[in-house]
Amino acid sequence: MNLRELAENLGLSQTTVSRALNGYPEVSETTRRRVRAAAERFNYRPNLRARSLAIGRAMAIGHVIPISKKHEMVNPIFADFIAGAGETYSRNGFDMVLSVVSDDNETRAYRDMAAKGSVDGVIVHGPRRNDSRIRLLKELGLPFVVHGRASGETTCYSWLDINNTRSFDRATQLLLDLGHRRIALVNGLEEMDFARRRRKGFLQALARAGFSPDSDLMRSGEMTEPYGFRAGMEMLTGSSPPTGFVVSSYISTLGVRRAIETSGLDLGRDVSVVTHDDDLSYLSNDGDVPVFTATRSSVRAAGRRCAEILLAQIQSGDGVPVQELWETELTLGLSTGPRNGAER
Amino acid sequence: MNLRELAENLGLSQTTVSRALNGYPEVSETTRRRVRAAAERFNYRPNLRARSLAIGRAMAIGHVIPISKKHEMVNPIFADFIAGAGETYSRNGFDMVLSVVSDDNETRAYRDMAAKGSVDGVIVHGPRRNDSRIRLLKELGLPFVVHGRASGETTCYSWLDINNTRSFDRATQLLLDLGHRRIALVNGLEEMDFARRRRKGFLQALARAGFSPDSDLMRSGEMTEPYGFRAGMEMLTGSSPPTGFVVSSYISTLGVRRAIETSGLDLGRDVSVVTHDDDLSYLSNDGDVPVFTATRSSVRAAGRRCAEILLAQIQSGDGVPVQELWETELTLGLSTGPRNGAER
DNA sequence: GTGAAAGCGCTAACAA
DNA sequence: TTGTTAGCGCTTTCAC
Repeated sequence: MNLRELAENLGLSQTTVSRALNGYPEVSETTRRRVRAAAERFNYRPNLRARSLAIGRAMAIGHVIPISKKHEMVNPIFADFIAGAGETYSRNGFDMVLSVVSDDNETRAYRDMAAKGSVDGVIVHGPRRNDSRIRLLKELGLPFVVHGRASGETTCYSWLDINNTRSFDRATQLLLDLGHRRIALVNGLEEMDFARRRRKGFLQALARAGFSPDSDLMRSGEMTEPYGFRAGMEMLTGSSPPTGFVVSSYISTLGVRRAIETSGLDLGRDVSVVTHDDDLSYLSNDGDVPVFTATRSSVRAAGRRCAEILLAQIQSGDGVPVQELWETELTLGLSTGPRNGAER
Repeated sequence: MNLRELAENLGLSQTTVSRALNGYPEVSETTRRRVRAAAERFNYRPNLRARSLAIGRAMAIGHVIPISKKHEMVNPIFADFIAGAGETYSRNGFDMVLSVVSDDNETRAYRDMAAKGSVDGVIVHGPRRNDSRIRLLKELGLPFVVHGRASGETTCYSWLDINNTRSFDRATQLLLDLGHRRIALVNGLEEMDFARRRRKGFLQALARAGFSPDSDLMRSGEMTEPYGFRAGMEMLTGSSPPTGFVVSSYISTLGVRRAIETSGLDLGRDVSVVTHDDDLSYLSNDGDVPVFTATRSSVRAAGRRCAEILLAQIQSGDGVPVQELWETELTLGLSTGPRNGAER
């Protein structure tokens, strides 16, 4: 069933039917009702491609997921972010098109999207410190919102980020307050912008407390369980084992916890672990993390909000960037209870 | 740059340019070369929406991801599957459109896709035993391929599945061969088709060995780490603790492992764990799982293959279903070494 | 081997 | 308030 058929069926012109369905004011209420009823009855849906060709907008947003050889993991965060963004899109009649590309031709993916006109804008995921994508998208004139930030990029653009620095500062401070003196950082890959900020927060809390950082107690890598385990084991069996861990992802947290248990240490008595809530939230919705639902939905909320920002930008046409820094609640880590003295 | 502009620039008609670019034979080689060069130079890409409107195909495939309230987790498998499918799509000039919907209006999502004409076909994820989606899609006439199967559905349709029954039979047999007598199953949600098949394989191996199943040693639930932990703890502290575990997902395997360690048991000496390779593969690419790359890529390969099947179906127009059952290698679990005797 | 013209299904300027 | 008409950018008959 297309518009022409529907219009013929009603004895109206396509225009009127179109206007009635799209909520234009100049249609009489009786007509509108008739049209709506018929559309419903015939299960009519406007052909999106035709519509977007006519209005010059794709009614779709692109998400480019780079997959590199050495960095194969797809961040689990991504799934929830997508879920949130998807809600916003479908509420606004937009489609989400996903483009999974190996990162060596990510540039081409953006160029293609822009040239093919298959999307009206894109969300940029996992920004690096210096991220060439931002300049590229500006050059292409394709509206975009970055989930996270690229510190190295000085120009102005829309982003939504959580306050990584502050939350890791607070996480570290929490351990310091509990009397910990040797605190380890198990971080993500350093080239990622968020990892750098988290490290900064970690270091600034240490500095404030008058401690100098120990490079033996700082690791960065791809956030897997075995990475957390390995990092944990290396540090716990090293010359000056930490009593507290600040960990950057839920999945490496699992590894760190295993390292602690394997070392015969007691989590919560001998060693404490704090992790980022947005990551921790993935652990479960039962038992481990009382605030699971709230934190879990925060990633989804970020997806929703990024999508909103982007759609608003597209619809208004103005290029005024929106930048939002979200504070996160520091929820408990696996254990934050006081440990037995400052040294072990 | 659109077709008209490009044609004007070349002093040719749109028709000729279009034909040259799309490889029609009636264009002279010289013209074709000229056109190709110009297209390259101007970075011309045909507008996908216009093209698909003209040819009557959307040049896009839909993936509907249902998210329910109680079942919030997005399967990590999904990300890799998507990555594989994405490769195939982009090679063939197709887009991937993702639709994340709460499962109570999943039906509507499919109906919309069909009516809006935004996709030429869909991939169905996570089939339940009786999955209404299959009948719906047939009714809508929208081509589809199911990743997995719906045992309750008797009609014929395309699917690609791994041999869940056989692989869990083998996993169980492996433990039996090692002398285990009390073997536990930590399975996914029973309503999922794969979980039922895995249980079947587990039970059939036990039966073959002359053991009757112990319902205390069988759990099913959403596959999280805490679920694995809880299930593991309950069984290990129960009246007749298992010496071997067959686990359905990598993430709950982590929980089971933690339960074992927490119980003061030695993994590989006191207790053995076998898990499914397609899941295990997510653990890491270093250390834990020597065959990581091969198994990891098998999910991706499944995505690629599902996409191929669907595209072939769409392009040929025939409705001949393709059904593929993939055998999987049973790679090591966390430990499969012989344990000390049959009973503990 | 090339081009003119119609049409895919919709929206939007202009008329009535 | 409704209808007529042109056109979005492409493909595809049909004619040359």
